[in-house]
Amino acid sequence: MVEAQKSTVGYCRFRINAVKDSMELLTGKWKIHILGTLLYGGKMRFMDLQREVGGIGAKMLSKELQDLELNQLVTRTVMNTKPITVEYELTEFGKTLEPIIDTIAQWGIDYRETLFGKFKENPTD
Amino acid sequence: MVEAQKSTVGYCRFRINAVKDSMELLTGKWKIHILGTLLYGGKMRFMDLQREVGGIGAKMLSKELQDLELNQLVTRTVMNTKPITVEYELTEFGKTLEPIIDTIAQWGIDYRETLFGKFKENPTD
DNA sequence: CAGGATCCTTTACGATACTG
DNA sequence: CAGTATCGTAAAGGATCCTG
Repeated sequence: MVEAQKSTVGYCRFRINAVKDSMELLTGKWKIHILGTLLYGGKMRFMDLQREVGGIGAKMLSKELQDLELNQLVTRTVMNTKPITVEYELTEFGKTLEPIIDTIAQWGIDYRETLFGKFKENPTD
Repeated sequence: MVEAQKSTVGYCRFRINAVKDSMELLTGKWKIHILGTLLYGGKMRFMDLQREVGGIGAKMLSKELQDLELNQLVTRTVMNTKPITVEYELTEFGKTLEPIIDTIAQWGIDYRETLFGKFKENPTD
């Protein structure tokens, strides 16, 4: 944010690189879905998460959650129940993603008709 | 936006599905990088795009651009030069993604130190 | 219930070479 | 320059079974 912002070219690269940095944590077919689900649905157990995200298998969900936990975006809490249940929740850091996810959701809402009209026949119900 | 928003549960699913819908167009390791590059860098030729995005191969770039063109997010214009050059540019529809990309870039900027400190050693230069 | 282990199929992605 | 063709690896994804 020093040299980089002085020229237009530098400014562009600066923001392009910022996108790159962000996406490093968010890359993967399911990351944003999972984070969005936890953002809008709140604390949730593994199976509920799997159902809400929709279409993801247990293996993938498990793997993606481990990634997200490593990156300190979600927490995993084993509950004292029988059989055991596990709760996943956004961390405070994870919640800083809210503007991103909100904007994505809003775009989906705003362009819902456009998207469906042009590109597909079977909208998400 | 009718039934879905009445209950909290419905509201959540509504936004979760909106995220899903948006991501359908944006999925893939490179889509958002490419769109961001075209947003911040403006109209650009194939090779420039490849260099600016950084790290992407010609095959992937070509394939992703075809996807984006199909989804009417970018236009492809063959120029009358020798040898031929091709310019890629965001469509008006593509430009509606600006809030999403801006938010992602801003998050990357805001949490740059956090990201580097915690998760990696070699920041994007 | 939460998920790991295994096996198998299908995409995604990458490197290199080649053409109009 | 802007790609496509070809080949090869890695990751995604599904199914089934298994365990604490």
